[in-house]
Amino acid sequence: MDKLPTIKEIAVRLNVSVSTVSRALSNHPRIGFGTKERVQQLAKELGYEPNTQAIFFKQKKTHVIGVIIPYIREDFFSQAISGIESAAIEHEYTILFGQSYDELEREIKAVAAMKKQRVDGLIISLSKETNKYTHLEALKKYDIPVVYFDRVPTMTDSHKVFCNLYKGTIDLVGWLFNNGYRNIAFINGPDKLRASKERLKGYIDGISKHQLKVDMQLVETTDLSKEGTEMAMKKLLSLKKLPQAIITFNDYVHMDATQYAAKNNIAVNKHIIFVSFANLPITSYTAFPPLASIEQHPYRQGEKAMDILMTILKNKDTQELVPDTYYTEELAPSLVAYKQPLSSGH
Amino acid sequence: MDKLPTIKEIAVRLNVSVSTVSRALSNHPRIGFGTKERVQQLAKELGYEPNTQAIFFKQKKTHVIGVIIPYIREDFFSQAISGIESAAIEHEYTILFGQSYDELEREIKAVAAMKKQRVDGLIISLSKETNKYTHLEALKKYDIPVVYFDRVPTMTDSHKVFCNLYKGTIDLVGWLFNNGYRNIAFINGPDKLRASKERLKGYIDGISKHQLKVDMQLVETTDLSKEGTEMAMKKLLSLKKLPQAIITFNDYVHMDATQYAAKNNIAVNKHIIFVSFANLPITSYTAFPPLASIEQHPYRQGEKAMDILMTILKNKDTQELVPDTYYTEELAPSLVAYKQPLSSGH
DNA sequence: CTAAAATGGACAATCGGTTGCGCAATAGGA
DNA sequence: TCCTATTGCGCAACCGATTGTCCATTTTAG
Repeated sequence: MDKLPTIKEIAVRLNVSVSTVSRALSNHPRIGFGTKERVQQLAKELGYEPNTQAIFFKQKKTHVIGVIIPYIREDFFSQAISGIESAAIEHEYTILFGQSYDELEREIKAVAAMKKQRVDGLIISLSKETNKYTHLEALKKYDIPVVYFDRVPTMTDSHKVFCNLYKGTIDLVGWLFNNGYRNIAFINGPDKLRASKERLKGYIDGISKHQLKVDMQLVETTDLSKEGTEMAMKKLLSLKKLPQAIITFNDYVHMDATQYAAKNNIAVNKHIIFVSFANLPITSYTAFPPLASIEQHPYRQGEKAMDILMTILKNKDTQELVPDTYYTEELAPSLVAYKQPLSSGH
Repeated sequence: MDKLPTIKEIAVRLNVSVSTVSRALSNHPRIGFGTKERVQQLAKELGYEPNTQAIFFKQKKTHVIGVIIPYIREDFFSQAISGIESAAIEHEYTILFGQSYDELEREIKAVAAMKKQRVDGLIISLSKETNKYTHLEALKKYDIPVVYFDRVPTMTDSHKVFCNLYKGTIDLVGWLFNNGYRNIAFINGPDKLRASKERLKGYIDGISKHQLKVDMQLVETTDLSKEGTEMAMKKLLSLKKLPQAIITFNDYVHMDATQYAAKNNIAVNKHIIFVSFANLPITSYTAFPPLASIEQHPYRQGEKAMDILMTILKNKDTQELVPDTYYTEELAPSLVAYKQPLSSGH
């Protein structure tokens, strides 16, 4: 239970003042060579490490970044956290972690906790329920910058990182088209999610682009629950003309959808083929992996979000009057095809 | 960009001293009723919140707990984190998060970073490579308590939480026996993991318990990589007498093993049935879910680890001479059977 | 009516560093 | 030799709260 050595300890032993020790350790030019030597030598011997708490306290900074995500359990988010973490370590920042469990109320509480802890900044992926932003705008008052990722808000005066799913969806439709599929259905997510809106726009534009007719009967939505997805599938499977391909909102929806299809005697990926978003590594082990998937680069989104936050914080330090610029980073998604689908026989 | 109100701010406005404000806010008996009223009123108006950084700094505490795990991406660990997080929130502690990626070197670095940040305590699940504990024992010097979970060290002078896999494995063997299986193989993990040793002991004792002969040809090990598992499977499938059932080290091994088996024309869960450890929710979506699994309660392990840490920290506060007692919490695993296996026809 | 006790607050030290300012002592220039 | 730089270092304030000690009233008891 050794006491951790402090600057004072060193000062006393060397019979100099604490300020001298402080400056000697930071190589201040006004400190004589001999003194510097002795101080640094003793510091090493004692295994001195500056108390970052004390320093940050004086600097009125915590060097802690809050991160709020819906579910750590989702592979997408755990990868994002990894990205954030690695960028954070690089910048010597620390992560304060919280989950919203996709509930607005929990998100509000988490944000309040972060505020209380006086985080230097916040990175957040919004909950499914989030429809107002007062709890987040409140942070502006306290000068805590917020960077959104993936589940970003609609307002333009915010920093954000996301994957351009509009383009991704067009790619997915194009890939299906090129492989001979025409009657393409789509199970989308909740309407109010930006991600849903983008996908829908991409779907419509993608379909149109290939001179196909957009049939809204082929578009269903799910609240992302198993039941919601099954309802959507039920409707699609009851259409007079069965879809040849189904695009699902993400891999979780994909898994529920394919499981439901299989139960209802559909030859998954033969009779109807399935493609998806997210590209979870786990899907390769599933009974019915998607034949193509749009990779949304969660790790890079996390990294990027942290980079943006670091830039903002640095600008604040240098006292450059931060112009009201808002950083927006739009990552290009990439299509990953797992297997050539049967180009005929469907 | 309002300045956050401080105690001093309130003091100045009310023309009293900061100490009076401090005591008024904490309801100190020596402060007069009128003064208390005025102080608390103004504090509310200004939206005053105590600066926890400052308080913790004075208390020489950070209220931050370090958590180091191999991979956040593994469902087991992300669930554990959730458990830790919820317990942490309850106790008003904050989580500083790091991954070892199952490498000793990274683990050492992460521990050093935690030490530098002066965490109040550390919760860790050891990396696969960890064979020495000097980096962790170093924390004792600085009076930072360490609680291990799941991947716990062999030494007895440590606090730990884990699932009794010895018993779990016996249960699993018993379940197989009761369902008519006799020729039971086992793909174990790396020898040096405590978890492997326990499972092996459980396997041997479980087999013996039912008057079966232990045949070490039926026991293989994997380094947990896909390749390692495939090697193990290859050996098992080349035995003259094919096993009727295979117990795998965890669900990831299970998935690789069943995939390999399927590729080699084994009717998974018919010809050979598979049972496993971990009970990942995702397995229900896989092509070949295990027919039974030992749930290791990651969430509860995390929660429990945090509880133990809180107890230790509380004891330190109350200055009770901490007797050299080491908390060990052994959780009982539970067997989850998904489907009745075919009791004949294999 | 006076001495003692209770009441209500102010002062100042402290946690571990950082940093502006001032003061000697030495060095250099005229 | 005297005056001014320069060098080297100490003093003290500060970040935001907590807390022991002390002082000045007021109240109470004898």
